[in-house]
Formats: sequence, structure tokens, C-alpha cells
Amino acid sequence: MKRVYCGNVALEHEQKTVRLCGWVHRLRDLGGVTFLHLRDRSGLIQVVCDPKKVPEADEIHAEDVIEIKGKVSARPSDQVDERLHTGKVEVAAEKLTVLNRACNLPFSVEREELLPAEEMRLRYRYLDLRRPEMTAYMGLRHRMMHLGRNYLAEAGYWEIETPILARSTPEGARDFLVPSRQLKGKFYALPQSPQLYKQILMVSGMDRYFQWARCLRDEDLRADRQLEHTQIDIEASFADEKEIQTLVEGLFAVWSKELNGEEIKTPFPPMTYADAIERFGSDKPDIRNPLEIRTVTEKFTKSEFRIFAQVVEQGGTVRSLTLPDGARLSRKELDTIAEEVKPFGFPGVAWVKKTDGLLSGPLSKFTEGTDLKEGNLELCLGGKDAKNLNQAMGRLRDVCGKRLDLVDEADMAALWVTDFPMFELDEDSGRIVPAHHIFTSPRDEDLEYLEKDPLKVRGRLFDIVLNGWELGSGSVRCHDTELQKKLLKIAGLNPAHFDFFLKALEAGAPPHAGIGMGFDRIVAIYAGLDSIRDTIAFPKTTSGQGLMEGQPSGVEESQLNELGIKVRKIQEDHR
RNA sequence: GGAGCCGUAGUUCAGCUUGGUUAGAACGCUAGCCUGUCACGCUAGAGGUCGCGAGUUCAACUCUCGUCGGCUCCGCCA
Repeated sequence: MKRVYCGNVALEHEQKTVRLCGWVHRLRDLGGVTFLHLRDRSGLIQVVCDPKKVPEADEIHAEDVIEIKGKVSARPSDQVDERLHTGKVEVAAEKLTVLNRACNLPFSVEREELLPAEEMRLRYRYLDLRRPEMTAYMGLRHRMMHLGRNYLAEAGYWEIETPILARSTPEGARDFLVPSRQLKGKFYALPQSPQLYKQILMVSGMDRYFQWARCLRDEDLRADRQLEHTQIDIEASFADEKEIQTLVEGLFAVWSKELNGEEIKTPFPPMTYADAIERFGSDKPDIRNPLEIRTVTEKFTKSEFRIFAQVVEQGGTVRSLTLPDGARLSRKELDTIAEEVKPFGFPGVAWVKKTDGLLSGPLSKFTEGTDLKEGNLELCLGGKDAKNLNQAMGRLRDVCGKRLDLVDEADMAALWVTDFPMFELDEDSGRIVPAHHIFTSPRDEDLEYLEKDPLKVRGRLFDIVLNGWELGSGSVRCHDTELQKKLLKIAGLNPAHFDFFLKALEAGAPPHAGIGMGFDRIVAIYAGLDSIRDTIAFPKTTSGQGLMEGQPSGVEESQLNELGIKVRKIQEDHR
């Protein structure tokens, strides 16, 4: 008898006998009759057991694995369960086979409202993934992967795999190293991204490539960062910015349509990096939030408001955020908002509001002639460190947008952030470092500054930003060997380390462009999640540990000997 | 590397502010009853190194310090 998925049982099966396999989700033993919800990947179905016919029903427990053969019937109209997808029907068990018993479990799979601590969920991930919510995220991820693959393949892109054991190169994040047994003292590196491989594939004439690529970076974790994450990696020969952007927009259009039945607005609007920082205080603005930041330094050049006047004297800037209808926020609420800028070193926020035609607040005496409208509130911060000030203003904008309910969470708003600088100054070392991606082609019109003033050079870079998440970074690559060498040198990197790549460029490299996008983040957005951990079957904790398997772990002395490795000191707690 | 929040039955939490009886609740679990439940109901019961270590104190779940673990953020992540 063919198996039917629990979630697929419907009125069409009425009076038919079906075979169901799954886990006992919830049991209601009424003595003379037992009801249970049977669960599999597809959903839940109610099974009715008469213990006289199926005595096994008295012996089952939550999460036992069972097989049911039984007849489908429509539920009486007063017993339809609206919350259940299969709530109109039920299955009367004729045979119940226990395929496997479940031990007493550390937490309950069936109680959505009693979500165990994330530590528990990670330790017993197989149970956590059984929760219908998590099962759905895995299903969503699969579907997005499948849709994406088909879309890219149809667009003429070939899926090509690149090595997991790669060469360590000095740029970028910290490498994960894998010791070589055959060549003791030498190491492979796990790839931070397939960047150089995919460019070399273009040199090889593969024309268009894509890959769902694992990227590994030994850096500290966050809600949106894992040691290993999955990138949709794309590269195309003889392509420019427009071609890559259009391709990506089409990909998101497919997802939005197939998953949400909605059109996503394309093309995604472009915004320069400078504009993003000036108006939103961030290079990854959530443009669903209509609030914009302004620079109001000139208002405080000779101001009586000492703090800001001092800032201006020292060459700093003052920036403001106007909140429509913000005057209704209480002092307490303003204090809560002000807390948000303390991590950036600001003791508080200066503000002024207009109610009943009157200005009030700490700034009210110093903002005469202001264009502040009735009911509005203006928040101001001043500082010397522009980057820090922007970050704080960006945070204020986010917090206020949420507090005033200005952001429609169901909305999707994507944009391209362009014209990033190629280089920036590292504050600590005073050295010039790559701002984004050193294999990017500089803009033609900025080439003249390359030697004189490299900080002025903009790259042909474009970041995709969706709902305030940076999803990925694309660029038109540098396919000129000499220029690439120059870029590496300016960034303080030794071209010798990239010899294999530079040689490949010399061998007839086509102009090419591409992008890499964080797939976990994209899934998180479509799933409405704040953390990418719930989109990954087996994620790591913020300290980089796998709690279920217990990793990283110690290894046998013999394994180390084989690799020619001696561990100097072992912290006892990490065994 | 730094800051913050959290850690108490199997699970989710209360108790800690102001140190002092036997550390409670809900769910789960065990046993029994129950023929239309769907958070089934009813009765009874078991279950705790209060993360770990040190200190203060006559006395620590409670106060202090350290440590381990989880989460959030800064640094870091081209």
C-alpha cells in the first residue's frame, strides 16, 4: 500500500484506506478511545484508535515512530479543527505498528508555546528540527535552493564545484587551516569564498558559473554570521554591472512570486555609498524606514549650545533625525531611545519638540527659526568621529522607525549600494587597506588618483541590501594583470602570494563580473527570522561550538604525530 | 579582545531587591480512572549538587569575586 503523507490526507481520500508513517505528536487517551496526532514532514493528521481493535494504542507514547493503516473519514461538522491543515478529516486506525520507541525526551516537540532555550535546541538538534516550525524552515530553504538552481541553470549558468581544501592567501578573514600529512608543516586553507577559483573558471572559458558554495571564516560569530555559511556564488564573462544585477533581480523575483505570491519591485534602485551614509547612517540601510538623517552642523557653528559648538570648533559634525509625530514620545521613552547611543560613547541625545506651537526640550533655546513642524521631534548628536557618529545615527534611525511603527515588516525593499571606495585608511596602523574586495576593477575616471590619492578611487562595486541586511557584494573584476598587481601593492598585499592567479590573468582573461550572496541570510529574511541559525540544520553557537556532536574536540596523540603537530598548551576545560 | 543580559525539578519559569522555616508553579513523567477528544479531564505519586569554584557570614538559591556555558552588541568579518 502506497504511503500517504500525513499533511496530504484530505476529503478526496474519504472511505479509502491509507498507510501513514510518522511520529506520535500528541496523545489523548480517553479510556475507551484514543486520539493521536500523527506527524511527518508534511504536517499533522488526527488518528482515532479503538483499543479493542488496536490494543497497541494503549502502549504508545509521544515521539514513538508508528505506522497506521486505516480508513479516512470526514469529521462531523462540529468537530472540524480549523487550526489543522487536515482538520476536516481523520483516520480510523485498523492496524497500528510500532516501528520504534522513543525514550523520555529532554524537551517537548509538540508544545510550540514552550520553546526550550536555544542551548537545549542545539544540543538536541534532531528534536528541534522535528518541531513543525523548524521543519518548515528547512523546507523553505530547500525550495529556495531548488528554485535558484533551476533559474540560474536556465539562464545558461553552469554549476561547478571548487575545492574545499584550498590555498591560504593573506587577505581577508582569518583562515581555517588543515594540516597536510604528506607534506608535514604545510597547510591547506578552507576557502573564505571561491573568489579566485571562479575568476579562474572565467579565464578557463566556462563563461558563466554558479555554485551554492560553503564559505569558511575563522572570525567571531553573530546572529547573522556563522563560521561556515552558504553563498550563492555567481560569475559571468563579458558581463558588466547591469547584467549581474538584472540576473539577481530576476532570481529574487522568482522567489517572491513562488514563495509569497508577490511581485518584488524591480529593478532594485541604486544608491551611492556616500548617499547611504549621509541619508541613512549605514551602508546597508533598511529603506522601508522612511526616516532620513540630516547634517545640521552649520546651525551650531556659533551656538550657545556648548557641547555642539565645541564639536563644530574641533571640526566635528552635528546630525539630526526628525521624527514626524515624535512629540508624543514620553520622557521615559526618549531615555530608552537615548540608551541606544551609549555603546557609541554618547552620554545622551539632544532633542527639541514642538507641541501647541511651542518648542521644548534641551535644544529648544538654541534652535530658533527652526522649520520643525507641529508634533515633530528632532534628535541631534554631534561628534568628531564621523564613522562613529553615523553608526549611532543609523542606530537611532532603526530604533525610532520601529518605535514609531514606521516599518512594514511584511514589505520587501531591496537596493543596490554602489560606488564604494576601493581603499580605506586603517585607523590603528595608519595603512591603506582594501575597503571591500581587492579583485575589483576601479572606475575608469578614478584611475588617475590610483598613485596620488588612492583613497579617492571608487570601485565598480555593488552591494545588494534587502530590508537592512547586507546580502552580498558584487563587482566588475579587474582582468588586467598589471593593474591587479598595482591594486594589491596599494592595499599592502604581496603580489607573490597571488602568483598563480596573476599568471592566470595573463593567459587571456576575459572581462568578467560576478557576485556572492549570503544564502542563509536570504532564507532568514523570507522566513521572517532574526537569526540565520534557524535556517541552518546544524549551526554553531556564538563561541563556535557544535553542542550536539561536541566540537571542536581534542584528537588522539597519534593523529597529531602523523601530522607532525605538537600542541603546546591545552586548556583543560576544552579537552 | 571588550560590554551587557541570562543560568533554580526533564522543560518553561517564580523565589534573590531586604541572607534565616520543608525552594514553589505549570507542562512533562509514573500509576490508576475515563468512548468523541483536539492544550482532553479527574485522582495519586516520583522528581532539585539552585551551572561550577572560592570568599563574606553564626547562616548563601539570595551578597562579592572568579570561572564555564547560552544569547545580544562593539572590535573583527576584503
